[in-house]
Amino acid sequence: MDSATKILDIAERRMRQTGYNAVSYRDIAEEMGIKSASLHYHFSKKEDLGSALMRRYSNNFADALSDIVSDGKGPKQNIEAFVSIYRHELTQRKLVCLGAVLGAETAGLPGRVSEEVNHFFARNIDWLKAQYENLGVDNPLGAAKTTLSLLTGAMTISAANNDNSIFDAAVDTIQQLAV
Amino acid sequence: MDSATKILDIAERRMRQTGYNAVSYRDIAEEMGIKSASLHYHFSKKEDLGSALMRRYSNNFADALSDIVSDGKGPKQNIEAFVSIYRHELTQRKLVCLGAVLGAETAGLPGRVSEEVNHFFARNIDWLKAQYENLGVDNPLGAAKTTLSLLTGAMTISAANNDNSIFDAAVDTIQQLAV
DNA sequence: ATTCGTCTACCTAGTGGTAGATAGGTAACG
DNA sequence: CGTTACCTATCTACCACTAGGTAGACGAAT
Repeated sequence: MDSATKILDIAERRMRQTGYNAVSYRDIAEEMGIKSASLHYHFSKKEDLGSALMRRYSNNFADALSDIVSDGKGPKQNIEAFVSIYRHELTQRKLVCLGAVLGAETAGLPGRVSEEVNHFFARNIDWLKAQYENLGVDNPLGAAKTTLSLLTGAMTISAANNDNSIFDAAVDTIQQLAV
Repeated sequence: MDSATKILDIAERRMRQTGYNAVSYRDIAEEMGIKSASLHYHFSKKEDLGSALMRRYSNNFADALSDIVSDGKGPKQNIEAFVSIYRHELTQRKLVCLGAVLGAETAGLPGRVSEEVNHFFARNIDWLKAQYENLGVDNPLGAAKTTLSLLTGAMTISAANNDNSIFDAAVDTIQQLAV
């Protein structure tokens, strides 16, 4: 695997656990087995690393959502598949969504990083809105915003308190939104 | 006002904007007009400051919730008052809940700080559960977890995207939980 | 006289970031 | 083929700066 990808993988895992500012070039370099100076060859500033990371995350997510739609199983199943992505990350990998973590730090992030976070949320809401429209619910945009808020908050609290029942409760409510 | 309180006030506002690790003793001292070394007289370690801050926040919150119950207006109004606290902070002060911000960074926080965050969430869920029990809903604990998740996530996304409509959508859903 | 709150002055350990050397690989040129 | 030139990815060594934290002096208030 190429170095840039390895760097992003390590940075992603660490930032999803501790946030942007708690992760240093030296931490990442040490885990890779290279020197921190070498990281600057791939990402010359930390802001470059942060925005590349958030953009990759956002794009990967968008690809996964496209795949879900391609499966052609209908909006209700699409939303369930969306939820399953988050559930898998939380329960299997014990990782919170990168958007949720960086979103909480927004005002302390370099500009290009917070822009990517913003974009990530907007894309997710758009996709969810389309699903709720296809479902024919009363207020598709509201349902989309509610769904993303629920997942974002539930992941944060579940991870902080090491208690997945909070995530489960959130999922129950999401299922009731799709009547 | 005494210095310890001033320090906590400044630290609270800054940490609610940027998270724990982005706030330094020097930042706080500069805003107070004293030297950073003097801060150590009041909070000898940053972990002490962090845990004292989260504890104060948690206690203030608990007091506010007691006051709400004392007003004796019934569970539905109590939950609305709970939501109003968050709404006021977000729309008037443009600040996210301290628990939400620190919760996202948990794994990168000193132990005593993350314990306080954990406790904060637990207390809120307890209080909400009691309200939903009094309301006679099907699953009071689930409704409590859902409500806190919604508010936590909605504040995070609203602040990150500077769009309070996400918070509003979350509040609509909370009102539907109390049937 | 003592306590309180702040100061000066300093420390150690890190931070992101830079400059320049070095190794290996690739590819074009004569 | 051998040489020259370039490119990639890393290294060593360093920089200026910031982090949290400490020791001890000092003036003001009790």
